[in-house]
Amino acid sequence: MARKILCVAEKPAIARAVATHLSGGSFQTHAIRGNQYVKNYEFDFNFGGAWGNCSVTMTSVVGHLTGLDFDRQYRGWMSCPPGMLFEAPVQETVDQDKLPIADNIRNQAKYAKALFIWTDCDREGEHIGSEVRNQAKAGNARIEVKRAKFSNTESAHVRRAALEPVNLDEYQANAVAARIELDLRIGAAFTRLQTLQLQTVVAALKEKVISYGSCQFPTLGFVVDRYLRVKNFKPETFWGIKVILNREGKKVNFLWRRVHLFDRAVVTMMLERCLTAKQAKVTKVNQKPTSKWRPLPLTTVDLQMMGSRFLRLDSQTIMKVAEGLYTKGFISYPRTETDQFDKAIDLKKLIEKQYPDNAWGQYARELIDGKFRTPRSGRHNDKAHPPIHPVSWVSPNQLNSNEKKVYEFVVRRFLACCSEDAKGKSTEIEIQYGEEFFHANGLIVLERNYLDVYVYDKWESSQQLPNFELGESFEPTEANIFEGKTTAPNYLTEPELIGLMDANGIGTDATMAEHIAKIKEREYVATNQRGSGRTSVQELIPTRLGVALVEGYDNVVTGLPNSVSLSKPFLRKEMELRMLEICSGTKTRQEVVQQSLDMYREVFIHTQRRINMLKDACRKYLVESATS
DNA sequence: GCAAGGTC
Repeated sequence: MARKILCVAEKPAIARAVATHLSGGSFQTHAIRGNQYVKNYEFDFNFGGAWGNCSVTMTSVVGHLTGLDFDRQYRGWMSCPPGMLFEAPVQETVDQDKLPIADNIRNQAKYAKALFIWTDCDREGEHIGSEVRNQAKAGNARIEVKRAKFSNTESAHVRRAALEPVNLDEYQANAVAARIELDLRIGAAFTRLQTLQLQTVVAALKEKVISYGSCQFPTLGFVVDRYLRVKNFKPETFWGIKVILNREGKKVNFLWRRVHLFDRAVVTMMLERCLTAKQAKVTKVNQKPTSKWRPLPLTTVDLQMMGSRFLRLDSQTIMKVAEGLYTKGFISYPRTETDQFDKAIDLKKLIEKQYPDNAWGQYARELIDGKFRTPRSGRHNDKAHPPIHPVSWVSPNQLNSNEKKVYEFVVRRFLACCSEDAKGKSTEIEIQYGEEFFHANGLIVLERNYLDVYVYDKWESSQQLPNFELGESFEPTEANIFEGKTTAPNYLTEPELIGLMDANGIGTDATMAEHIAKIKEREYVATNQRGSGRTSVQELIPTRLGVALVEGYDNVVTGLPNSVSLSKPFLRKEMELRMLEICSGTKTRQEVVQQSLDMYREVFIHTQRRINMLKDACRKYLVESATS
């Protein structure tokens, strides 16, 4: 009898895709008892080498199988002082709703010679792989464990992954295990401490859960930080000089090199010197070709930021829609940090698939007929997934309106990546007038190239400048002082917040939108619509509670050496660096857990000792609110 | 009643 190999993917959609490719399309599908999504697919496949022809059962989990929690006696909020949660025993158990899936793996493993793990090729995937392995080993202690390494579900790529399995990366799995333990202990300890302490302070907080999380709090911190900058903003008046020349029927505006100054008397004096000089002299005539670069290949963070801005969908909606487009096989995996295309990927074939489209099919054809350019490469590569791109064409009438928007964006972005930069000619004229320098700039767009398909970028020709000779002198038509006021920054928008989270390593591409939703749910922040119509944006404003928490924690650590406020992203960043050390083998999981716990425990002790600062902040913002 | 991370 042929040997049996059990294959387990991270999600049902991948199990099905891999089964389709390995079997050539003919396989048997079996439902499993207790879960409507997971299926077992059976077929034969020749793995080559020592394995040869095997009968395969391909199945999946649905994300993580297990969860970590405290031992039962520590789960009640009054069962122990919150600080004990830094040491309380924890246990990993299969989630209640995942029991049938775990059963399925144990049962299937009994008859299998080997287990091939087909989880996503990222850190979490490696940990999910270890969870799968544990179940398989529990069903069959002698089962051999291999891992298929693949980063997309293109047929040839999948088949090669099956023929060249590697081993599970224990380091990466351990890094995730450390992350899970730290998030649980730290999150639960601080959440219980602050909830129990603050609930009694003001009536508004009674019954409320005031959660702390290593990602939620820095996210809140960014919102409050911007809010305070807006609130504390004091407008200042400034003055500048503008010079105008009418020539060849055109009005040229020269801008001051110094832009503006905050002292009116000084500006007046400088203008007088200009006027005294009478003649301005052309000191630079610069004409040079310029270009506007086509965009980089699309990452998740970019999709969320651009999407919020141009498609008017919030980041959670965009991800949900993109997820659906991926599951239906229209676009590639939407969670990726990679902004460079692998050389092996056949971009032209993907472009050809867009020929049937009414809006951009013609553009796709022109690319293939000679305008194709190899995409630029960004600096990120998660080594797991390619940039987001369309994998097949879908007729717009098969999509709902949100799907249409997101799909169109992904396609246009992809075609733009494979296009030539936009080309233009820029002109810069510099003049010296008295002792001051001024300049005027002109732009002529010569070739739009990628701009024709990427309608989200704007690059327009400006008014053409008249001719100037280097060294020539002229008397300006007008020169005078203008006055202005500095304006306050705006409240944070969602795309800006995602950008900050990304830059500071807060959350993953898959969870950033959830953290934002969480701090809204906790009523730490609220949204407000700024402007109306097409130009409106959602802005994030902290509630009184949100401001109180950040101010309270900032006060807790002021004056203490080496302690960083929980509202800042630094602690989380450090945790991330330590996870990387586990991945590279320079630190063990235990070392990292202990070190990180020590760091957070220190902040915890300060917080307990100075809990009044937190309480005072809540009183200050929340009691006043009752009367105002 | 707590976290963040997978996925449905």
